[in-house]
Amino acid sequence: MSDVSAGDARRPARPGGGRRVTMRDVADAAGVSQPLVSIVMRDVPGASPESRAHVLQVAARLGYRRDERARMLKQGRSRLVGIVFHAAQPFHGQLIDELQLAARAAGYNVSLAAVTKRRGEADAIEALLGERVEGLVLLGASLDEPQLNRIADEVPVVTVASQYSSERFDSVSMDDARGTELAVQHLHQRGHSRILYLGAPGVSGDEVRTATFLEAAAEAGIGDEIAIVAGGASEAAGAEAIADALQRYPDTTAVIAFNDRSAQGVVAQARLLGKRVPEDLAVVGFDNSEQAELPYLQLTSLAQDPAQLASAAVEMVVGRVDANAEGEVPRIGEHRILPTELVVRSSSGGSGNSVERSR
Amino acid sequence: MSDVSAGDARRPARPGGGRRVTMRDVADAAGVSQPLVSIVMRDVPGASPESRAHVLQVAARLGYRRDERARMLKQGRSRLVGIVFHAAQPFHGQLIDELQLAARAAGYNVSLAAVTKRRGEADAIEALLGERVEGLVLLGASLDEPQLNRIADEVPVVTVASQYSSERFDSVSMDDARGTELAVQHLHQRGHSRILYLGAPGVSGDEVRTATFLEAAAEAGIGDEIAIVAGGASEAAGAEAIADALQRYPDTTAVIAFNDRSAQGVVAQARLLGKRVPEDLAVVGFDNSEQAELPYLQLTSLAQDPAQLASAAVEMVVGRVDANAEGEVPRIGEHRILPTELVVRSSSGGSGNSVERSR
DNA sequence: TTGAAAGCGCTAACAC
DNA sequence: GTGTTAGCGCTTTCAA
Repeated sequence: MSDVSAGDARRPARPGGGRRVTMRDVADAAGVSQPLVSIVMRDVPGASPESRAHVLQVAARLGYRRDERARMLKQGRSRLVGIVFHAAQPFHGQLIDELQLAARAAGYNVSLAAVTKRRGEADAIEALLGERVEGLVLLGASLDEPQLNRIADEVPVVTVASQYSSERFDSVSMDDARGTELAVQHLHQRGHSRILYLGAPGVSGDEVRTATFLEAAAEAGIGDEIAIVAGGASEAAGAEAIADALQRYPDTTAVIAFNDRSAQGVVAQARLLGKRVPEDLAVVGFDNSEQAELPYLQLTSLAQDPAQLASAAVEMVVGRVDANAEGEVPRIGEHRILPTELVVRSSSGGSGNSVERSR
Repeated sequence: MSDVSAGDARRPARPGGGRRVTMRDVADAAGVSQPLVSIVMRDVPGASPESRAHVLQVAARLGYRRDERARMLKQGRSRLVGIVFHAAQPFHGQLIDELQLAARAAGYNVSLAAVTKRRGEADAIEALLGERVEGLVLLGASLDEPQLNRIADEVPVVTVASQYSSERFDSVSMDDARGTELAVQHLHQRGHSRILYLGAPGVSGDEVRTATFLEAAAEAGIGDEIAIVAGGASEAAGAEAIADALQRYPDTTAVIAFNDRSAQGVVAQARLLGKRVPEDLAVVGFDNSEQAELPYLQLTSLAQDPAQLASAAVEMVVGRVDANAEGEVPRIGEHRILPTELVVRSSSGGSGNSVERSR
């Protein structure tokens, strides 16, 4: 079919759709050349004030909006950082907020891809690569190192809050070892010796925390009073695990949970079983997320500052992107570990808020 | 084999960056024309098995990946549905999962934009429009109707879980009125008359629920025993509000909370104050989110099926997109209300799980 | 200050 | 079956 008179549409009326307005349309309507419209729209010097005003007015009247895809295509680069996050993790929401800010400050935009129950990490990454992101920030990555290495061949990668030691990509995470140490010391100082570590086997960070837990306990001289149980990284997992653990280790007086979510499960379940927190059971979590501050939780937690994680991640990934752009030799993987603080709240017996620093 | 650039052929010659491989590169390396590569990569008929195999092999060796932006540009459409979500709302995570699935089934991809503390809805929408999404699904939208109307002039819009009655865009939401009615009836049947509605002023859905709450209570003959307090849509807001409300209305025996998050705050705070749930205080929430199922909550809740919301939303937005594509006359806004179920769990005294249907 | 021409990476129409 | 040509909407030379 040859739609003959389609080109005659001087003013494309688009009641909710139809053909979009292009620079060509604006140029024609304003009686100037199309590149001049480009100059005006990009707000760069090269157009007289009169033209500028006129073009802007016409553009507004026509409802013109720049096509980012075309712009990226022509520019040869996207200035886009891809972010892979887990839709079910509220903490990732905080990270996204910070990452967007940091990226914008570095002159980049972000493109998001969510990992959900039915959409894996590899899939999300593929989608972003197809959009030609120039770098990738992976939140809570769980792919193995060889897989990530392969991706890092295409585009700079930095993982956040996961532990890797690859030479081909970077990572930022909190100081899990020091954090665990702080937690144990804190509880020990408050008289606890029957401490339980409620881990999340298979989740990144758990191995280090488990190992350090054992060391720190041994160092405190309570190595044979502690226990380790397998839980998970969710409220439900924490609740289930603690219910079980309190039967196996009924004289437990303190719990270090894998994250704030599982800690919340621990607190709720413990209370349901008639235990008071912290009098009967002291609880410490990881992340110092927003929920740690909930009035009925007041959870002592190891702070993982989202702003710091985000700015480090952006700095590293953008650094690699820029280095590539200038043809520099690829550096080796950098695995940055950020200092942790123990934020003491009432769930471990603290009164009000005090903060102890790690290093 | 006869590659000009040195280095090992197995790994792509772009150590984490550099110029990307294009179809031109593949074509040259394979000794065929570039459009033929396109035919092969799109997996459409028109190439001999031999060429196909050869091209695929060369593409793999070079690490070729199709540029989606260029493809969209050329095709004149993006087949992209934009999704605006709130990074801090776990329920949106569930919706994203379902939306991605539904969109893919309809032949569309999704592009995400997060609303965060520091990035408003309007901003997120702008970003998606710049990417040339063909339709917009807004989760928990809070812009006013005129603003949304303006956006709906550019692209079909459907809001999810917000109440609007515009003629220019669509919406899907649960049956708030019927849900509230069910909640009141449920509690009344169980002997409660001093029922509290803990609302979230300003959040969409609250008005209808408040009004229906009054009506349903009046109808049940308990109109002067109930109370309404202002809370919010978060755990903290629920906890704060209930602590306050229990002082002002100490003989309250049941609470209907604005959503599961605030209900969780209510339960936790009530327990902290020595109340048992449901014996001393029955609690009902809205959303039937994943947290409603937590073992220590077992929250009775009004189900808002994410899969149903998502498929309705996608159907509506894609319907408009297709209608536009075929130059049909714009229909008037459709505001679909999905049936609600009350899922009874132990927080309201239910034993196990039973389900009562609405309508 | 403005316009003409070229081309980013891809798909679509048509010729061979 | 394969190559040639054209052009999506934009930015970027380079001339005028």
